[in-house]
Amino acid sequence: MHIHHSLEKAVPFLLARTGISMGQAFTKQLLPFDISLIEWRVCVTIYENQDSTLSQIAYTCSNDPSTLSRTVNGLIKKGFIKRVQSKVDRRSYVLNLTVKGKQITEKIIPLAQDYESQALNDFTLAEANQLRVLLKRVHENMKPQSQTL
Amino acid sequence: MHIHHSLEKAVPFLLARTGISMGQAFTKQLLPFDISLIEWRVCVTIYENQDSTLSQIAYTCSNDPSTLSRTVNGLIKKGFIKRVQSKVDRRSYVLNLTVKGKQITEKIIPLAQDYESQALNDFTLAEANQLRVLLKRVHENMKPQSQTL
DNA sequence: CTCAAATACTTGCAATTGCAATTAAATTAA
DNA sequence: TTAATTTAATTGCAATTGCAAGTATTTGAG
Repeated sequence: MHIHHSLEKAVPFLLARTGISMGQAFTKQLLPFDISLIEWRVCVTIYENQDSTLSQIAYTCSNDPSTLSRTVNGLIKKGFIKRVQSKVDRRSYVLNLTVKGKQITEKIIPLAQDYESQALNDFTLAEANQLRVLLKRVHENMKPQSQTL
Repeated sequence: MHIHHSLEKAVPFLLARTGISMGQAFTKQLLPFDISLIEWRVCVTIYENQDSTLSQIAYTCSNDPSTLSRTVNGLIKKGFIKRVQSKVDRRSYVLNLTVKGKQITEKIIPLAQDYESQALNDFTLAEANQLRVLLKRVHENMKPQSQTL
């Protein structure tokens, strides 16, 4: 006999697979721009938070710092972002978009918005906002286990 | 100047990072069981859907078939699942848990449930269900772009 | 029936990943 | 002030990943 459990009700599972399929679909949209999904996330994070440091981005995106370190190096090589040692804390580097990086970010933002509309196709505005709030609350609840800024 | 956009409201972003942090946290809980996150997902999928084939699991979990092919091979080597060629379609193999695989799955299910409660810590039952429904709807909306069973 | 197209799965290979260890700087305690 | 601890970032390395190509089987069109 089976003990009671239902995958289709398991939030971690639902979340993971939805995240995966969204990521895969958006990755395809990014193809013509020669920018990967994680690179895009880093760019848009910096776009909205000037002078971000690596660890701040790692926290915002829930990614491993080592992964992001390599991503940032790649973006610098591509000429999308620039890195300057922080005056406040010389262990960190302050990151910002270059003109080129800002241009490409602003080019992709509308795509990302279209893409979200598509994902939330049949959602009312209230439902969409509810989803955002609930996701943020789940993420908050995860904090003690994951990184604490 | 900046064009209008807010990461903190972008559902694909919120979803991705929440999925990542949940995955990372649960991966740690799985450590003592010598089973990876994806292996766990495959086991519980088969637990709830006997005679699953690889492509069905790929669809359910939104994972790449090539990844799952390797995962399944690993689970067979570990003695958690068994594979029998389908009589209906000899390209496919019917997958089921072994006794050992069923035992470990049933051992982990309560952990997964505890873990979910923690993620939904301050949620009312209604809110939790709402989240489930909304996530499923997003996943549905992604279908045309991703795999179609 | 026959042959082209689609599907299920696997495998090679290159790229990405994440853990652990390292370096360097800042913070804290003594 | 000094020494121990914590934090920021990077790098080596092994494991995982996903795309593309390949094989086997089934489906569907003519």
